[in-house]
Amino acid sequence: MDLHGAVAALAALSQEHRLALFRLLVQAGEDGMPAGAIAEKLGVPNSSLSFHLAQLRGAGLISQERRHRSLIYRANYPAMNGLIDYLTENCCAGADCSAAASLPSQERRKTA
Amino acid sequence: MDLHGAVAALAALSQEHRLALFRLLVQAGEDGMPAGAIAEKLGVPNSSLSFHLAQLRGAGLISQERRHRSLIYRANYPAMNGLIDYLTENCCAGADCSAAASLPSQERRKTA
DNA sequence: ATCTTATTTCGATAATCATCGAAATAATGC
DNA sequence: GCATTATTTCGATGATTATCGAAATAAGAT
Repeated sequence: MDLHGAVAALAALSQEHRLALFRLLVQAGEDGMPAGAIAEKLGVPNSSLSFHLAQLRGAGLISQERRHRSLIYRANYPAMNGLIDYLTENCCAGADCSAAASLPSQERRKTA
Repeated sequence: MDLHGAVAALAALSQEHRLALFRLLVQAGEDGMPAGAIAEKLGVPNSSLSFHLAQLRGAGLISQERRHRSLIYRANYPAMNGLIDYLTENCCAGADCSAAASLPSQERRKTA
């Protein structure tokens, strides 16, 4: 994942409803959830939810599959993994943040 | 970190200049960087940079300290750690993150 | 005190975002 | 074909965000 991909993923998640939505799909696991069930669970109108689903999908964080009349949404785990990896590697000096912060400047990035 | 804190941190980082800025401060390490040097490095006017610094600071991701005439900014590693922990624990419970998600917070990073 | 340097705050503007009802689309059943 | 159900797209609206020059503030030097 590059900087632009990370920004896209962060932007998609940086909204209360969408972060809650992604968490919900993570909990739902491989089964995923149909849009209607998500809207009901989050207490958001269908049209609003559809907007948020599109945002997350645009960032590649969730996937969509039709199942009969419903559209099933699932969390895209590798995408979230990629984001966490990006943050860990680029924004945490490649190691535990707390430990890294207490090391002298020259040593920090080597100690992966 | 709770949902609101995570949203605040994600929102602060979900902007190209700010993510680049945070990365820059991570690279700078404990020394930090004065505002002017950051603005020059990122190619952003001082007033714009000041806006972004305030956003990151509001989310608790960076700290500020006066040094003579300059204001030195530093990455707040524990804050980023908290965000990564939140994402790992709440948004990575599936197959790819199963090992990490099932461990207590303090044990997780050592076992990489 | 005055001048210079570093940075922030102000104010205005353009752009993007979130919300939600109403209308449109897609899939299925009768 | 017509009705029903699930979901999305459209369109309008209010809210937030990003940008940047100009003016204001803060610290230090002479």
